[in-house]
Amino acid sequence: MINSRVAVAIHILALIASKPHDDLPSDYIASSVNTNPVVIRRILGMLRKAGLIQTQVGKAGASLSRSPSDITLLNVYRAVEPDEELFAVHENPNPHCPVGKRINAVLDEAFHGAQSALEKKLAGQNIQGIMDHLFSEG
Amino acid sequence: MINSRVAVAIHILALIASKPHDDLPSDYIASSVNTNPVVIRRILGMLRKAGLIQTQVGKAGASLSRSPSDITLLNVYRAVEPDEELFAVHENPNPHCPVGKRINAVLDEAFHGAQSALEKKLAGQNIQGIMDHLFSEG
DNA sequence: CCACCTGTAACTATTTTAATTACAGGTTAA
DNA sequence: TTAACCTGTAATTAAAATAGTTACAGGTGG
Repeated sequence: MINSRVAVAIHILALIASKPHDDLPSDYIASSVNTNPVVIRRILGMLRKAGLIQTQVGKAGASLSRSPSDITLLNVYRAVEPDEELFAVHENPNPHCPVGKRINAVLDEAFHGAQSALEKKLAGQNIQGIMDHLFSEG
Repeated sequence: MINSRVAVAIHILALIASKPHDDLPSDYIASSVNTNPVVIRRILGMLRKAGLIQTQVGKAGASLSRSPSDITLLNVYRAVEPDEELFAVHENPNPHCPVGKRINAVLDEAFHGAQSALEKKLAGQNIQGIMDHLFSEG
């Protein structure tokens, strides 16, 4: 299962986008997410390093670096997920076995298409879309 | 990252399919995968419970329950991956926060499409296709 | 100056994964 | 019928990932 950092990061960005004129301290965000403020600050740090938000040392409040509709879920996913590859592959299969010799290349190709499909779907959604769903009646 | 059981399971099934007339002991498979025989037997057990293969206690050799072209990578994935949900979601976000209150429902929906796209791609590939790639020249 | 905040290191607990040892008991052939 | 070989599975270990927590140096601003 993919870690919950992606979910938390989307939650954080939706919060920031929904209160663009408030300076939300990490404690406030943490109480909405229901976790520890340090967990929030860590994820804020990853989002900052990915260029999605801006923060100021010593001062509450993060702001989005670009419009909510220009921050895709793939951007968020990549910001908080260090692995490039979604599927792990076993290391050093037996090079003297006809299957072992080539399995990794074949698996890489097989998994690549699936991963791309996933990422394409994530790229097709953005924080504005999340906001629209959050605040639509129903 | 998704665990390597999926990769190993595909490797195992490709081996079995490529030697349909041999009874491969778990030691042999393990030496191709480069791991411990018990790891192989555990995964064989999951594949058996999923109905993809048949084995016999005390006797080497697993056989596919159906044609390699009828065993999809999604079948394999589901056999060795207990989690239904691909993306973890943080538990108990604050119900008193307008964002926290609805974020999980919105995230579930957002992630669902991505997961479905991934699974569709896995469902579109099968063990025969893996074999074709393994044994094509190039 | 003081209350408040961030960034980050460090530590802990929990969970997952994989490797490994061990063994009960089935299978087969000499 | 025995010996070699095998499976299924429990139990243990080790390593890695994840998340929660404490602590604190140092920035910010009234």
